[in-house]
Amino acid sequence: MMQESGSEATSNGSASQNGASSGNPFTDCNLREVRSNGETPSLEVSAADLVHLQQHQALQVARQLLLHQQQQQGSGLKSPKGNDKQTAQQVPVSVAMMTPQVITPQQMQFILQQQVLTPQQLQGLLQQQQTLMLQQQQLQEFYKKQQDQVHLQLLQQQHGGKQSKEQQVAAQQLAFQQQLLQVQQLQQQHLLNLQRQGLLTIQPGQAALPVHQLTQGKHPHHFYHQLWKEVTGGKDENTTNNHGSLDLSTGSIHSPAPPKNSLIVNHHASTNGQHVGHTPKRECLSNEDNPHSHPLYGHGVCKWPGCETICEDFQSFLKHLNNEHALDDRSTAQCRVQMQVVQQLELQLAKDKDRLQAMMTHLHVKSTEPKPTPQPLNLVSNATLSKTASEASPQSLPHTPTTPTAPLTSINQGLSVITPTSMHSGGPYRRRYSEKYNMPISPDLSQNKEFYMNAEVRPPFTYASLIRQGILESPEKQLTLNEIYNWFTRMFAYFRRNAATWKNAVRHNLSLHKCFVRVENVKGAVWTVDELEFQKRRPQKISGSPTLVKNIQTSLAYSTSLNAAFQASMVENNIPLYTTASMGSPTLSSLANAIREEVNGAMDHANSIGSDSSPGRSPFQAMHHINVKEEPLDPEDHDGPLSLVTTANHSPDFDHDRDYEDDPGNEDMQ
DNA sequence: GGTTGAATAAACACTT
DNA sequence: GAAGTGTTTATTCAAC
Repeated sequence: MMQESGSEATSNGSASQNGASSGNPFTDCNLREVRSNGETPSLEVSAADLVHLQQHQALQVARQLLLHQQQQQGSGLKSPKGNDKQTAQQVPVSVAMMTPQVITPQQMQFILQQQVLTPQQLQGLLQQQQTLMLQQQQLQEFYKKQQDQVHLQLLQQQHGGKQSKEQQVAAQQLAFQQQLLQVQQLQQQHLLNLQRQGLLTIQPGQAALPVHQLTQGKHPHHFYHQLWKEVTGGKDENTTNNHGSLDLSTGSIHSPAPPKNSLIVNHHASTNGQHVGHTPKRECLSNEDNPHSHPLYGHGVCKWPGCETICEDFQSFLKHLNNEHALDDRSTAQCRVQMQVVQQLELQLAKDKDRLQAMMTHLHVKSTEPKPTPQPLNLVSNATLSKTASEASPQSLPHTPTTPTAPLTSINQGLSVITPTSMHSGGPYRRRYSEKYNMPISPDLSQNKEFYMNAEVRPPFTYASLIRQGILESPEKQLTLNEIYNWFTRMFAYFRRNAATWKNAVRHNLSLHKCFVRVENVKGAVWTVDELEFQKRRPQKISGSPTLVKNIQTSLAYSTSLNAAFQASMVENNIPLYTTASMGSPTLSSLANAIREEVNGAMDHANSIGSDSSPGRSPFQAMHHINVKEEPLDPEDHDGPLSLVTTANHSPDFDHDRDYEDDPGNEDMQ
């Protein structure tokens, strides 16, 4: 399941590039700087650059046509001779042939439906479409004027020979067709580029889509018009043909050059193909309580997709918004694209929700089965699982759910990140995951808190780890026994039954382990954690082999980039990530931080321990996806030496009124 | 096969 | 005396 989502998240070749470099403005800037310096981009040319190149080429053609037209207009009427005639007279060329579509509306919609395009790619396509629509309009203007000229010339040359007239018409037709061919070649080139970039997935049946099909498609302006109708609710009168960026009077074309008008420039690029740009919807949510806020304005920058114009203040932003993003075709199309983006995200969210629901349902059903099947990617060995299954006997734990627990979050799917401590199995297997791999349980608990709270699944941690976690989560880092009980029952649905058993175990662990220190209080006694003792419980040394150190460094780099990507993604997406109100905000960034801390701790330990090469278990088994060899280390040694709390003050923050259901009243204690 | 750690069960003492 | 708390021991199991 996780791999599947991972493959979906990186469904096209550019996604990984986006995931790797995007979100890092410095990287993007560096790339641009390299190109601007004239150095040959050795490896990568971004899709945006290619689209810009295409736009530039298309605009060059259009500009040439316009210049040609102007030159002709300057002399055509007075001296309609020779070469002028080739263009001065126009032939009734099919309108379809004059439709310089890069992508037909059908193709555009097809692309939009493919869900393989990032919003930036969609924007790029849209801009390309816009550019070529401008080009098309210029051609139409050109065609119209040419026909006018033809008409005038026909009037002026009524006495001309019929044969010469036909020759002129033929010559002009040839010239114009050559121009059209040039445009079509650009279109083909653009399509090829799109295919190369993975932006356009042409189905096998469409693979050999001829140009004439492209040009015979629905008129882009019609599509555009429809978009406008959709956005404006049909109020499209007097609004078409309002391409403000095209100044035919001067013959200059306002190139939609980035960054101001570019729909492509977006430093907050996507991660794994997910849209991470500032959507008005989200901004609206985040700024709705600020009177001087605007969904499209933030941090002094216009958040209109692809704009990023710096606005000094809110007033200037409003002015900019009214000027640059007025109600015109471009803005409408951009709005339409944004709608598509939102729709895709919503669709993806719905799919992921359904998937999660199916997974939960599946796991719930399987919890009643006698023998759970091992999970893919389960880090616990199959032998453990089989033991777990067989051990879930009524004698030991009558209601022990044997569900292979896989607390999942949508982000795990969306970003293809395997929650290390999520890959565990429930049930009363003897060696808990946190102990086995010496992993801190906080990331797992944080991320899967709701899961444990609602699913009657045994957390894969030792009692000692859970007790420690409960104590450390408390404000005073100390808990009474009853508060520890409450924490267990509050945090884990599993511990809302068989209270006699697990409470006894809790007490047993508190007394058994030196890491739990009992501190006398005026109100009784509280339990604290001696971190030093806790970490000394299972001294597992890390091998000082160069391979391991290298792998750990790789892991560190990975986790660092992961952290950055996660944080960027979090910031940009503002995804709640199944957060809960009562316990901070378990996020991917926290997970990444936890991973990084793990690796940092491992590195510290590796540096400090050095040459102990005893074989053993590795907490990085949990991070096997980053290719870390299994060698022993103790990643928690980087923790502070001691967190023993001796204060007698105690502020109970837990409710003591919680009833312990199925609590037999410690009948075993009698 | 021995060692170790953890879970479970139980007994017991002590305190409230 | 009941209930809760804390300690200790024993047994079983699994991983190493």
